[in-house]
Amino acid sequence: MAELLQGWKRTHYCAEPAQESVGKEVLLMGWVDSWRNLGSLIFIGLRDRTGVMQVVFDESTIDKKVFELAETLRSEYVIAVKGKLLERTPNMVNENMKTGKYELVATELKVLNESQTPPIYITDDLNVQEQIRLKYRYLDLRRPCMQNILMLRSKIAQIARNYFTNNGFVEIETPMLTKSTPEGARDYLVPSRVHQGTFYALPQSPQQFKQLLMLAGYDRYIQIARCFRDEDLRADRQPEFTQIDLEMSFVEEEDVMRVNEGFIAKLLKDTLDYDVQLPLRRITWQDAMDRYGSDKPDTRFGLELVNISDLVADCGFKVFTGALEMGGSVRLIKVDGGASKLTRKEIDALGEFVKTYKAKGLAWMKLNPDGIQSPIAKFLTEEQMNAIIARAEAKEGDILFFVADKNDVVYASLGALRLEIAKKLDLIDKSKFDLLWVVDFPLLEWNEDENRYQAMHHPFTSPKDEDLDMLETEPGKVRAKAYDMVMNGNEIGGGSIRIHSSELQERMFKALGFTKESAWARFGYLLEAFKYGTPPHGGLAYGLDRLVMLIAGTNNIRDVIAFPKVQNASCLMTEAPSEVDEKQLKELGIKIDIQE
RNA sequence: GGUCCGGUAGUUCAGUUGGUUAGAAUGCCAGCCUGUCACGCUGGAGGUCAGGGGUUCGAGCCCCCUUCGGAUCGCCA
Repeated sequence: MAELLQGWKRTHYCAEPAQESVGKEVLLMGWVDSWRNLGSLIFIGLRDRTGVMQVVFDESTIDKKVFELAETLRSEYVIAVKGKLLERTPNMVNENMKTGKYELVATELKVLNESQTPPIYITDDLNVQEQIRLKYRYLDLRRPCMQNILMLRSKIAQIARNYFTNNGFVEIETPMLTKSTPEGARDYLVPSRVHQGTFYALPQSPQQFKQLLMLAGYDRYIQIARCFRDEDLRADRQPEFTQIDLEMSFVEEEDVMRVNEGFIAKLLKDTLDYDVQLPLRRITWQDAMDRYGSDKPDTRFGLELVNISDLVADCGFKVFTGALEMGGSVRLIKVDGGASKLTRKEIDALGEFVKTYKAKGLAWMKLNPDGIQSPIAKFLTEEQMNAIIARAEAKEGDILFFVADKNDVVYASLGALRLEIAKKLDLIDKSKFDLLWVVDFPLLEWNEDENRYQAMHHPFTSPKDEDLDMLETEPGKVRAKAYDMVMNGNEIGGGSIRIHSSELQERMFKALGFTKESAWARFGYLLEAFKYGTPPHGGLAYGLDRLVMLIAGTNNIRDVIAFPKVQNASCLMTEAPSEVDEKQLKELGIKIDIQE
């Protein structure tokens, strides 16, 4: 039965006692990690978040009742043990344990609580379906590796707070219950009881509030902010996630980037003792797309895209010329020595792989010692082939992969293919942290479905000064004062300089197809506010979860969140979301009408 | 919304061409054991083969539907 503490005080964490405690009385509390009953000698591994200490109950020296109680101990019982810390004799030392030189010889024991046999083992080398781990998340979180990740996450948040507040940033909380935003992701809605039929939205980000804080004169703001987006999940995407969100006044792009380079360097130094070379490299969005087929390129390896559109404009291959006729392009990537490394079967599999990204196929060309082997060779003149090989800087033994299509398909499929091949051929140096800025994003992108431009970043992003004139005439060519920080092919943070003039903001809304009335209906408070002296400002937000993932070295976002959701956005432990009482619905004026 | 993968003791898995009473390891329970640390030895309990339907003399295995979980495309200003 559960015993009470009755004045017992813990003197140390389990893995804390060391040389200076030898011979002294120590009182530890924790969970029974392991138990080995040898008859008249019982060993207990006692665990807390610091580690495990071996506790010994020796029948020959201990009170009989204490020993009998020790015999009842089982996995995950919560106990308090009083005893004397001893240094083990050399032949008894366990080299595999942090505390393997010591053990606690127990004199007294309290069973603070018993435990049912746990459904999963509390151990790092666990091989259990994630679905079971998530159902019993509180047990899963007892595992040392999970505890280390959550403690790392805490440390990262701490470093962020310290760094930014030391640089003059003020931490301010913004509302969780706020206004639905029309652009962007689907909102999570919260019904209002007081105003039946109306809804709050949970914030997709504190974007508008932090801009208003600049207007309010706080000059530098930071918040570790929870954000919500009701979109489908991925391995690196949860509906509820955390941003390190910041904003600065009286700044330009350079100022924001400089402060944030300092942060990321400090973060990697303090967590992994990794030295980041500053300033970070920069690449324009257009270059990133042309060279890597991605706006978040992993530049730890080559396999860059090469545009050969001009070389094949007159060739006899309809797939190539057809792509060019619809305004697309033909591009390739070259795999050094790939002709022998990749089998025909693997090449076919890569062909299937690119179809995921809407590519119609994957043409290839092997530069074998006995000549060129390629299904498309018959469509190309020798001159054209030589020009392609020269452009690609290919040599004997290499293989070239071609995709011809609309540009976005070419970028997406070759960008993904490059990562796939790098993974397959193990070309990525995992000891490196590859950091860079992607800058000069397009301000707008064309939305096929809605037949209008939409903001690539968000509608408050400022156009580049030199592109302002094109906002009405050639909106698709306008670049933004936007920047993303990319680490190892992951967007870890993104931001921009914002529009601070209400005239420009109105031009922007017009470019996005809002009427003056619809813009005011949705953002009226913001447009109104901008009339009262808005300083030039800009900022950035990091995805904390992804940062922790990368620093912890996991590729599953659920591993860095204490209580995550699964793919259908439900929680296996609490079984949320769930139905609510009729009474609750009535109070809110809500009727359920589920469409089949 | 689409595509692909998976669900068999508490857990991880095996299960032959569709054929008797569904196995192993580990965990759990009991007994023995004074130096274990993956303790050891002996014995025991433990199964809605995810659920439903179909084919068949016979289904864990074949077919269909449902459900749960994962990866991914769309989506994610």
